[in-house]
Amino acid sequence: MLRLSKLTDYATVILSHIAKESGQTHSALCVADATGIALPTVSKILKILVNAKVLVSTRGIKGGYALARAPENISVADVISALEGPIALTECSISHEGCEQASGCGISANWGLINQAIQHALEAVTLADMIKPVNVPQEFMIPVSSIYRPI
Amino acid sequence: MLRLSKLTDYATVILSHIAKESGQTHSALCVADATGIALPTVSKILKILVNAKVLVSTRGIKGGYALARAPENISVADVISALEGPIALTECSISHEGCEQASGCGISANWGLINQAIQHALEAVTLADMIKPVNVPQEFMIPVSSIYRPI
DNA sequence: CTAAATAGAACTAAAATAGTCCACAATTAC
DNA sequence: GTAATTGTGGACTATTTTAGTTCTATTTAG
Repeated sequence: MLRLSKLTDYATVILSHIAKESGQTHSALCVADATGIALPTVSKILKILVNAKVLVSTRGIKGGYALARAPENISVADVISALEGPIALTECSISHEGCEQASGCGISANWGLINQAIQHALEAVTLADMIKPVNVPQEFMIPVSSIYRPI
Repeated sequence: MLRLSKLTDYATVILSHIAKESGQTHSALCVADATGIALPTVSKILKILVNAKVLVSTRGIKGGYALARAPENISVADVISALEGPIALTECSISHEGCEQASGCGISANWGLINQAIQHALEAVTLADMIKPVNVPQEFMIPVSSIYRPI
């Protein structure tokens, strides 16, 4: 399947938990308890999310983690790219080196466009959406034509 | 990155090559030569694509592989799901067993919707599009609202 | 100073992926 | 009918990626 790593999956669960009480700071231990994910794993993910500026942390005895901005401003794309790097389906969308297929590499440009379509889809969904019960803006349209033009 | 396996990447290259001369049958060897991908790998991918009914094969001395239908009717989604199984970003979109996160799994329904949006995006692009130089129908719109409703 | 918390890096183990190989089946040419 | 060519299916191995753990520093409240 078009797979997201388990860590990314956990990250969305963790962020959802934090987003539900956006004001507070949450310690790694407290998040681990609430989500049922093992503490070292939670800790690792939280660190990554801080580096990606999705979370902010405070050290010290009353420290913990909190969202870096409002849930409406954190997209699923932000979370995915924090954990998995740039959103691109194929290697050659990122770097072209060594891609010397004898024929047929007008393809890469097309992949680029597909990637952009998907990226826009993922940017359109925010943490705020994720914590809402399923229920959606009527006009959640992705105008692919606007991005589907030569790079 | 939101990654597609290398085999899937190869598959699009291989299919593009075959699509460029849709009438003929192509032997595995001939495809390997044309694409620069190692023969055993090409062979493996071709077999998978036959099982997925994207290609048809004929055996014997004049045998080889050909598209099962017109390039316009083979979508990128077909190719991806042939090689990677159902298009879903997270485990729990496919099966729910064992997903007992203490809190916060109203998330899975939302993932389901995101998956569908992406699937539709990938279904909208065909092999025929891939072999064209970048150049696109003006109204390649994905009306996500039509699918973004409770399952 | 001490306790509780994050930061960062290194390491190990497990799982998925890529790639190869082989014995078999089908078809065609001669 | 036999041999040559091509696909079929499965098993296997090596490599790479991912997941998960552990350890040592650093920060800060009390």
